[in-house]
Formats: sequence, structure tokens, C-alpha cells
Amino acid sequence: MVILSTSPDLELNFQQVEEKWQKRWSESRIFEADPDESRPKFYVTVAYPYPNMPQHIGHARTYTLADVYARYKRMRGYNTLLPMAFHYTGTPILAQSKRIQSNDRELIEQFKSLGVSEDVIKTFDSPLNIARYFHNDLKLGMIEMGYSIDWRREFTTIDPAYSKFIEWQFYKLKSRGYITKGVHPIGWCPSCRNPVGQHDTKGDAEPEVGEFVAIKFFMDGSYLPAATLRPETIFGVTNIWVNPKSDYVEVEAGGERLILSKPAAKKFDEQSSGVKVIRELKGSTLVGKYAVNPLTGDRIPVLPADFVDPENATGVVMSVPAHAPYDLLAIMDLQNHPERLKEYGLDAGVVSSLKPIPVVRSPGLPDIPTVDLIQKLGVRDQLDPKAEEATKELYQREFHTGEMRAETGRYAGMPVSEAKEEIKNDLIRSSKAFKFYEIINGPIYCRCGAKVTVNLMSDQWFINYGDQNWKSLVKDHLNKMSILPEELREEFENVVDWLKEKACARRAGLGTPLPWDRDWIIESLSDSTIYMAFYTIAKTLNEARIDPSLLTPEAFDYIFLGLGDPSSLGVPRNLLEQMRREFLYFYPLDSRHSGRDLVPNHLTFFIFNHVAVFPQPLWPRQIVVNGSVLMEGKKMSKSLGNIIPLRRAIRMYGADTLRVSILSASELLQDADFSDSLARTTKVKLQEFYKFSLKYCDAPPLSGEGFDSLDKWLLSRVQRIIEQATSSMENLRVREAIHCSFFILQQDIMWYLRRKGSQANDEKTRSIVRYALENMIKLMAPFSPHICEELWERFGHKGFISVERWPDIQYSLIDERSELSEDLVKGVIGDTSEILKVTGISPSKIYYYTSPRWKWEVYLNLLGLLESGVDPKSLLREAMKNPAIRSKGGVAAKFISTISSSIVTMPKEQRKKILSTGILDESEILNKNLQFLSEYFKSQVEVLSGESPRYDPKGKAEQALPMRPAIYIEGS
RNA sequence: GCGGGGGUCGCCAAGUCAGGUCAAAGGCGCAAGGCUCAGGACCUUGUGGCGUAGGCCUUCGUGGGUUCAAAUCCCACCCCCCGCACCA
Repeated sequence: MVILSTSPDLELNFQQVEEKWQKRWSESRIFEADPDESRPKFYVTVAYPYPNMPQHIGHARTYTLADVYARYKRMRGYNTLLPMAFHYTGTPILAQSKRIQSNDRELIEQFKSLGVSEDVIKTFDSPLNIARYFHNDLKLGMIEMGYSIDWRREFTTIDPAYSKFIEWQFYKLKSRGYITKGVHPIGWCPSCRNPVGQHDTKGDAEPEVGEFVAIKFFMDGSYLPAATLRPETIFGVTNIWVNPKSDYVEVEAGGERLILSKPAAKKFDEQSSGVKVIRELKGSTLVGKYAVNPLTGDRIPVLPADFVDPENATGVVMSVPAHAPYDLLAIMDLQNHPERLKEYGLDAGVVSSLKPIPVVRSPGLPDIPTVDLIQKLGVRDQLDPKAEEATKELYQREFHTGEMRAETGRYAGMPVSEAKEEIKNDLIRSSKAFKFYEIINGPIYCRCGAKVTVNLMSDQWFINYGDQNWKSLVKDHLNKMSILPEELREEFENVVDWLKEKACARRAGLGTPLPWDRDWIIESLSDSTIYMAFYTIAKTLNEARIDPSLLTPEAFDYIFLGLGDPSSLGVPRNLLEQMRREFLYFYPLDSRHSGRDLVPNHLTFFIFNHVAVFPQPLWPRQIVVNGSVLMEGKKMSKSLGNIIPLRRAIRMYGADTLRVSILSASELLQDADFSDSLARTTKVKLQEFYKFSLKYCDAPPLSGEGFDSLDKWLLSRVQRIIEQATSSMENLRVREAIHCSFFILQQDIMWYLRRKGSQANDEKTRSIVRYALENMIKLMAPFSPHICEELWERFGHKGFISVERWPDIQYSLIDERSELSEDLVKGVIGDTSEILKVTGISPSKIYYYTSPRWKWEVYLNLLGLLESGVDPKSLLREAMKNPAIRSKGGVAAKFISTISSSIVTMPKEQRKKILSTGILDESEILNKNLQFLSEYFKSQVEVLSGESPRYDPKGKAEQALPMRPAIYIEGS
């Protein structure tokens, strides 16, 4: 774009323009959508935000995309609804307020760096204050970004009416049999007596729960529960390991006595009930005793090993030297240090008689794989870190490729992965073992300082996403849904397959109590699956101030399912009917938007719950998923401190700049790399667009006839761009849409003006540029709505561009001949430049020789043959069947072979265009452009006919091809 | 392991679904020229190699294959990133 000299009224003040239009939008209520049977509707929603942090540029991507889509659909004539709400449900806000109560400097600094004032932070000791503060901040950010939201439908997920709605949903799930109850292990703080999630731990570590099998080895009236991840190796146990230096306790539980490490006893207590400590003992006192393998009945010794960690699992380990490197190493250590045996009064014979017992056979591994592996990796002893590596490697190999050996009875021949489960279940069923849970990525500490353990939540409620019938309904519907981008469909299908029971309630947090068991609060991923339906009635609930206590399950049954009699439900009948109408008008949801992190949970739950609760015609139609935003090439994170709050960014760059930058930075699924320089560049481009456009706001409107070829060319180009932009928008290829609506169209306009030369300021020219610009403003309106509104007004239009009609293609303005003419001129310029570059000549006179008529005829004939499906291989042969061509003989054959490859590789549209246009009078076209070419190359230019040129010193004329005149350049 | 995404000309990144407009868009960087007291900004041009005529040669993770034609389709392999849950 041309930079104009700065003049104040042409300068674009982003902030002023944005505020002006946001105010007008709000006053005129153009984004408030009500049912209107005379118009088709389009309903878009985005995942509502969790208000515990200021919004940043990453959030803005999803919201902007949804808004752009809504704006586009609105311009396409749809009665479009885009609502918004706030998700208060959950525990992180509680954790934050606790941290503020305890004056956590880190969190306070974080809030400060995100622009929260100290006075406000002080109020954050109450969780609701946090939610309300950020709720407001988020909402203002959305308004300042220019989102076309119908705010009458706003709510929070702890509003009483919403809770009633969630209760209704859960009753529905329960009555459909999708709610189950069971036991569930979770990360737990023994000091706070509360479950811990990622936000409750030091360093925000997510506690991972691993499941061990504790196999009970009988010993002196008590059991040693050996914890293992590989119960299938029980056939290869040669001995038991304990740590002689550690403290152990004997406990009584369920009428049995168990001996386990002291820390393990505490954990056992959390996971079991009625655990009573009977006595304490040193590990060393266990050494030398004998225990019995519950499966094989073998009598095996208890031996000392340093690698046994009393903090991990039960502190009792079964030794399988054939398949566990640690075990083999520990035995070797004992064999190499007989003095240690003496220490415990053990006979050397006990250890020397221990022979590895192979249980698993894996292709490519020896019978006793541990021996080789230890040698290969050069593991020194049981305390060598490489032992861990060896263990992992062997486990992987055997788990996936191994099978049980003949000696393992009824498990013989079974793949390890299967045998492991079988044996585990068999042992547990026969009370020879029990599950023991442990934090496997520990130690992890609660923010209170206590070490996180595992607690078994009994009576845990689940939504059973594992239900096969439910899954198949969901899959069927998924097949009918549109998924954008399509690449993600497969992932959705897989997620539906994997999903199992989802714990749907927890003991703490904001949210709705489970209606039939009020000690539990419905957790956030479970109370956010069908709320898009709630928006359709939230307007009425808000405006009519309906008493939430009247919102009984029966009321919702009527509103959403049309069940029951609306005259006897407490809520006035007319309101119920109004809500039902509005729900049926906007549902089903046309497009659901979110980031890709929600694919394996929210978005899939969303389909599941719709399928469970609503009748089939109301199931959602489309899901749109976008990638995240990087900041200067790096992931945004608290630790990198590279999070820019959205509202700060709006002040720095302007809303339209942000909208265009974020959406033009990448296509849907890819991460968009935001950077200061991107935003600056975009800002400058938008300013130039604005200033340039204003030059034409007083140009006459497009009218009448008398267009020359160039005029027709630009008018035609505008149609092509409309076509491309529309198809890009339909598929939400926003980057492509911006690219052609903004950058390509600008290039075309600039080229047009350049080509117009001295006529660039004629009224006719200006009217054509005005036409192109008005279309550009429309095409860009969804992306940069504020600037486009301002321009639209400056161009003298009364209404809002936001509700203006998206441009339709004017097929009558598509002019292939003019497009080809321009292709010819551009091609000639390109070829001439190439020759000048290679030869280094500075030209004094350039001669162009156009193709003789017969070449055009052959050329068109060839194109026609290809178009009719002739194989490129036989092109020459087919062409020669034509008597007119054959009569030309060798000249024609040579010509055909010269152009065949360029003809074959020509894009289909171009081929069709040339065919339908027919022979182009190249001489006429070039002669009309003599002056332009002459000025372009600062040289004389002459066009000569290829039939019989009057001047052709180098015999160039015969090189002429259709659309590529021959060139001869004289100069120095 | 299971599942998904991805490897493109210095960097970032389009193109791959519908093979031919692809030596391959765009941006950054770099180089030359213009502008300027100078720097920045900005504009023009160049940016795989070779070439005094619009051309030729080599290239899209690796190796094969299909085709008149492959970054694009098929097969095998190598490497990188993300998710696997009760957490929004």
C-alpha cells in the first residue's frame, strides 16, 4: 500500500474507533438474537472461561475464531446467536484463595504481574471475590475485543437456576442408567484430609496414582505383602526382600496380620479400614525367616536388600532374579559380600542356592534375560542408577512380546500382558493379594507441606462413559457431525472408544451438589456438557426473574423435552412456552468451538451428554477445534513470564490488530506464533488499509458501461476473490481467507492502479477501486469489524457493516478474456525481465513477435484434446490425426513437442479459460500496452506479427508460442 | 505401550485431502540499490546451483514403488511433539 503523507483526519485512532463502535453495537442491540421463524438461525458457542486468571492472547484465539465465524454467518443472512457465560465450578479458585489467606508471595506476585492491584488481591481471600473479579475482567476483555455476544444470556455456573438445570441433567443421566457408583483411588493430603489436584501441590505437580499388587506371603502367623507391578512373575520368586535398616510394623486388618514398612502402614490405613498397629520391629529381625509363596507353596527365605525403599509401596518386595534386574543384583551383592550374611546369622548356602527361575519367554531374549542385560548395560550393583534403566527396558520387552512359560500351569502360553491381569485377578479373588495404590511420580507435597498419599474414595459417583450402547449412539452421531478440521475426526472416534467411568463428583469446590447425595459436588467437566441449551432459556430466566425454586425437573422436562403439562408447573405457562419455543428455535447447536486440549474430555463428553439427554434431532451439528498460541515461538507459561493479559495487549495494539494477527498467523490446528513484530506489522497494514481506503470514500459509485480491459480485469478479480474467501470461510480456513481478502486483493488493486498510469485518478478508475474496496471492507468485516464499520460509515453508508450482506459473486463481472490479457502482459514482463537479468543488457528496443494463427489453432486443438481426456502420452499422435495439423508436417510436430509439457501441466481452470476464450489477439493486446511496457523497461517497444515480421534479425519470431510471444532485445 | 499430530529451499511457515499453475506463497533474516547528515523506518530487486535469451540441473525426513507427471498417491523405515482422565 502507498503511504500517504500524514494528515490528522486520516490517522486511525484504534482505541477511539473501537470504543465508538462497541458503544453503537451495544446501543443498537444488533447482536441480540431472538427467535424469528422467517429467518434461518445459526447458533455458535465457545467453551466458557474459568475466571481465575486474566484472559490472555491464547484464550483470545478460540473466542475470536468463534466470533469471526458468527459474524460471517450473520452477514450470510443467518439469525446468529453467540452467547457467553462463566464457569465458576471447580477447585482451583478455592486453592488460590487459600494461598492468598496464607499470604503466598508467589501467587501474589503472579497476580501483580498480570496487572491485578494490591487492593484487589487482598479481597482474594474469598474464592467468590476471585471469580467475580476475573469474571468482570474477562467480560470487559471480550467486549473490548468486539465480540458479537448476546449478553442478555449471561450466567455463572453457580447461579441457582443453573444448579437446578444441572440437577435435572443428572437425574436424566441417572434415569438412563448412566450413573454408577464405586471405589476410586485419588491423590490425597493426609494433613488437610482432602483430595489434591495439580493446583493443590507444590510446583503444580499432578499426582499420578499407580496400582501395585500386594501379594501375601505367609510367615509365622502373619503375612508379608510384597508389592509388585508384575504379579505374573510370582512363579519365579526365589526369596523376599526387606530393608534391614528400616522400621516395620505388624498390623491387624480384616482379621489378618500383616507386616509392612512403617510408612506403608499409614498408607494402608488410608486405603483400608480398621488397621490396627500391633507392634513395631526392625527390618533386620525379619531377615533369615522363611515365607510361603501363596501360589506355588514354595518356602523361601527373607533376605536383606538396600534397594528396598520403605517409602515406596509396602516396603516388602518379592525377588524374581530371572526377570527383575534389581533382584539379581541384590543376590549377587550378597554372594559377593558373605560378611553381610554373617551379620544376620545367615548361612552362605542359603544365598548360593538361589537360582533364577524363568517364567517368561520372549523372542530374542535368553532364558534368564537379566544376566545378559546387566552385562550389556554394565550395571555395577543394586544401587547403580542403571538398574532402573535395565528394569524399564526388560519390562517393556516382556510385557509386549513375552509369553508365559510351560511351568506356569494354566497361564502357560498366555501373553504377558494378559497373564498379568489374569493372575492379578485370580490372586485378589482368592484373597492371596490386594491392590495397593501409590503415588508413582512422587514424592509430591501438598501446599500445606504434607506428603501426598493415595486415598480410596468409596462411594465415588461416576458417569459411565464406558457404556457400550451409549458409545455406539455417540459414534453413529459423530459420523454425521462436521468436525473441523477433519483430521481430528479419528481422534474423536478413538476417544469415544477409550472412555471409561468418569468420576463426576468430588468433596470440595464450587458447583452444584449431587441432588441425591448432597455431600458430593458435581465436578466441572461434568456440569459443562449441555449448557448450550441453557443459553436459549437464560434470557427469559434473567428477564422474567423466575424464582429458581420453581425450576423443577418437571419444568425442564417440559422446556427441553416437551413432556408434561405446562399449565401446572409453577412457572407461568406463557414463559414456559416461550422458553420451549426459543430452545427449539436455536437448537440444535450449529457449531461448538474450543481449543484442542478439550478434545479428549469436554468436547467428547459434550456429544455423549447431548446424545443421552436430548432427542436425536437436537444433537449438535459441528465441532471446531483450534490450536494454541505461542508467544515469540515459546509456549506461554507462568514460569517464562511471557503471558500478556489480553486487555493490556488490546491497549498496545488494538483489538482489530489482535484479531487479524492471531487468526492470520496459522491455520486452524497449528499453533499460532504471536509476537510483538507480528502485531506491529499487522497494525501498520491495517492503518494503511484504512488510510488508503479513505482516499476513495468520495469516489463515485460503480456505474454503467465503458470499462476497458483493465477495468474488467479488476472487476473480475474481485469476483474471484469473493469466491475464494467465501469457500475459505465456510471451512474456517481463516488464514487463507485473510490472505486473499486482504493481501491478494490489495496487490490486485495496486497493480491495477499502476497499470492505469496517468488514468489512475480518473473518476472511472476511482469508482472501480471504490467498488473493490467496498468489497474488501465487507470481506474483512468479520476479522477487523471496528475499522470496517468506520470505513463503511465514511463511505457514506447508513447501516452497520456487521449486518450488511456478505458479497455475492457477480458472475456477469467475471471476464476471462480480460484475465487472459493480463496474464499475457504479466507473462511478457516476466520473460523480458528474465532475459535482461541473464544477459545483463540494458535495452534500447524490445521486439515482441506474436504467434501466427496456425500455432493458436494447434494450441487450442491440443487443449481440447486434453480436455476431452486424451492421455498426455498419445497427445502428439492424436493431434496428428487432424488433417489440418498433419498437413503442416514437421513444423507442427516440432511445435507440439515444444509446448506439450507446458500444456499438459497447465492447471485445469486455465485450460478451460483459454479454450472458452479462443484465439487471443495478442498483437492488439500488446499494442494497447505499448506505453506501459515501454515505461516499465525504459526502452522502445515494438510488437510484430508472427506471421511475417518485417524485422527479425536473429530469427526469433519462430519461437513465438501462444500466450508467450517471442522476444528480441537490442541494447548494450 | 495405546492414540493423535508433525518432519518443506538459513529460520518460521503455506502447499499434501481433489498429482500437473511447484524451484515451491507469505513473513523473518541476509545482500544490493533507492531514500537519509547518519541510523531506524520505508520502497525496489535478489536470496538452491549453473547460465550473455525467457533455459537447464538438483531439492520437500530416508529408501523403494505407481504415473506421461509426485512435496502431493502406495509400501517400509527413521526422527520430533502432544494426550492417556477426575483436572480446568
